Amino acid sequence: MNDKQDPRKNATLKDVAGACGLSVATVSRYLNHSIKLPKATTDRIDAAIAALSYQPNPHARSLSLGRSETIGLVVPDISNPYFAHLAAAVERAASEFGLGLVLCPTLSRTDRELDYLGRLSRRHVDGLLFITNNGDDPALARALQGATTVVLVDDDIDGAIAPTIMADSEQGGYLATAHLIEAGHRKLAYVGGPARLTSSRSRVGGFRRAIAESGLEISISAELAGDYSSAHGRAAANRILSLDEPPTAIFAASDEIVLGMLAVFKQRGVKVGADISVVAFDDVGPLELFDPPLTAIRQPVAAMGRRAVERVLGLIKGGTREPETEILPVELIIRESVKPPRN
Amino acid sequence: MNDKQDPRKNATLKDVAGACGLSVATVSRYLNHSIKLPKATTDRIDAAIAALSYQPNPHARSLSLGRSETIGLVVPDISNPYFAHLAAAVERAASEFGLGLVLCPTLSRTDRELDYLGRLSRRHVDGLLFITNNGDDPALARALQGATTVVLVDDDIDGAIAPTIMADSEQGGYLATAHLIEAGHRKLAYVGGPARLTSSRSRVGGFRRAIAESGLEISISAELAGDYSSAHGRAAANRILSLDEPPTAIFAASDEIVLGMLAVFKQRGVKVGADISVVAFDDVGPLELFDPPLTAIRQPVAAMGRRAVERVLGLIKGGTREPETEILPVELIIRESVKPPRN
DNA sequence: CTGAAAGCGCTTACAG
DNA sequence: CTGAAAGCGCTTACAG
Repeated sequence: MNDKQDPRKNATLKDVAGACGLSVATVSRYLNHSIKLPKATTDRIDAAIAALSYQPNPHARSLSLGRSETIGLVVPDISNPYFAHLAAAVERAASEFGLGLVLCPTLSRTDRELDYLGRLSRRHVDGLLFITNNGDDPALARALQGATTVVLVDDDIDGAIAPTIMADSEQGGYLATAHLIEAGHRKLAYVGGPARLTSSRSRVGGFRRAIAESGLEISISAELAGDYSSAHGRAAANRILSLDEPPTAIFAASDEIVLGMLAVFKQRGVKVGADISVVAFDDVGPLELFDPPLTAIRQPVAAMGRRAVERVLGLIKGGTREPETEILPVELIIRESVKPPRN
Repeated sequence: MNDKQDPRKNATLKDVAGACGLSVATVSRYLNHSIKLPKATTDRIDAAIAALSYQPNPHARSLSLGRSETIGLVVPDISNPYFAHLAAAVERAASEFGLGLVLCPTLSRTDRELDYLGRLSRRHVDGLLFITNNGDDPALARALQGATTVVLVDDDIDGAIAPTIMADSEQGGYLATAHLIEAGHRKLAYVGGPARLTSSRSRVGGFRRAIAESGLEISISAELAGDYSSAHGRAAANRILSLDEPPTAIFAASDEIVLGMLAVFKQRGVKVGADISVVAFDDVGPLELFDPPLTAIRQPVAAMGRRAVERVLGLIKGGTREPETEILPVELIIRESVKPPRN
């Protein structure tokens, strides 16, 4: 009855083995499903584990195995709704695959991004899902050279050869703009993110393609690059309203931008829908709760999270590294912010 | 020139020691700042580290030390803006203190919450910051008994004796309601979260106290408990509008609830401010961008995150466990959703 | 002050 | 099939 077990210390594999008269090797193998044991034996082991409330020590396991069954999510800012939703999707997928998730927020600082890459090389995590707004920073591409288990999410990194999961921004821009044109608009504006980001360039690209393919006489009142923030939205709205020939419809490249524009429009008495049509991009905010409910391109957030996890898992399992870019389809969610233009 | 270093493998302490003709003990001590070495020696070590791009293996360190310098954040849902902001605040504080952060999202399922508590006892993480909506589940209080390094955040757990960091919900309810009364409202309603949560009960408590202390003849048209969601907000708004004697002002216990109410009000042509006044609670959404900009009680999210990290760090460092509850002050942010009632 | 050595708790070739 | 033993890469009492 007197096991010299200090109850304050966690039980170890050795304790369990001792308690059921087996070797640690056997118990370890049983726990790792690499052995078949008679029912009587496994019962004994299970009983010992329960009695000692044995919990394997993950650090010992990681050290021995050389991997941690944990991945990191590098993300600019978790309090941004789009990233928060993406993070939630990633976590869901990771936990389905039995992977732990370490949060690595960068505040978009390249030095912190590089730090986390170091964490990977230290084997702290087995792989990294990498979301960055600094894709044009050559330091990033350089640091990524050696890393074999990172997948880029949401945007790519110039000059880096790595598996990438992105939404179809080009198609999103196209769908949004085509929708506007279909509603009868002929004077359009684009308000978008930083021109240095692929995602952003693709959205304008789709915007222009829709216009070109329409074969109609369509004027572009403005193309305002900036960032994906509501501040940019406000500035852009003010600028657009002061144009000599303002557009009758706007495609904005993020929810946040639209929220900013909305504030200005309201303040200046411009009614979205009636006075000016708007399509947003992301569709993570409660866009249906706004006045009017906002039509938007919906990003495939859940699918992106899941695919990113699957891809990184493939890399970890040592597959050949196919640096293929996967583009996931977006969807046009029609609500009430697009109406025919006034005549 | 021929070091038998496989370049694909990470360098170890031993490699570094070998490269500079010292023992691993000395290099380890130097790295852990538990030793003073002549500059010439440290230079040699630093050079070796750089040359081999040595990175300490965190799992070996954790195993040896018995701690991981990592904490976990248990949270219902990271895509909820309030929790996303709280998580961002926690992460900021954690990284300031050199702590890693593991995300532990529960989807409010008690089984997953218990799982993560197991992670703690396995020493996977040194401590846990625990946010739950299941504070009334006795299983949680029971599981918490043994855990010495968890701090409860945002809400408490019935019957659990643990350090707790909360916002002053009672005072928030009071401030919101007093503000409504001051504006001239005499018919009020409360729309809140689950009555089983302390945070929720405190908010109604403050609501009632403000009414009682006003010494005025004030009628409570409705007190609708539910949850903190926009769905509850919609339902509540419909119910309130169909009251024989509807209130002229509402205190709602979360941003989300107000967003739901807003949708209904708009749809039914009720103007917030002019027709009905509203105060929200949380102030994490872009409340200033709504129509009208919403007055709200602001939760001290940043302070909560920081204090939670400081407290858990105190517990980890082995302080005595003082299960004291800390209540952080909230703030009334006045915008435009409260106007005097119509006569 | 410095180093050889034990120990942290696992996993898994290697022998029996 | 099973176990003794080496090894994963650190930290740190314990001796010199």
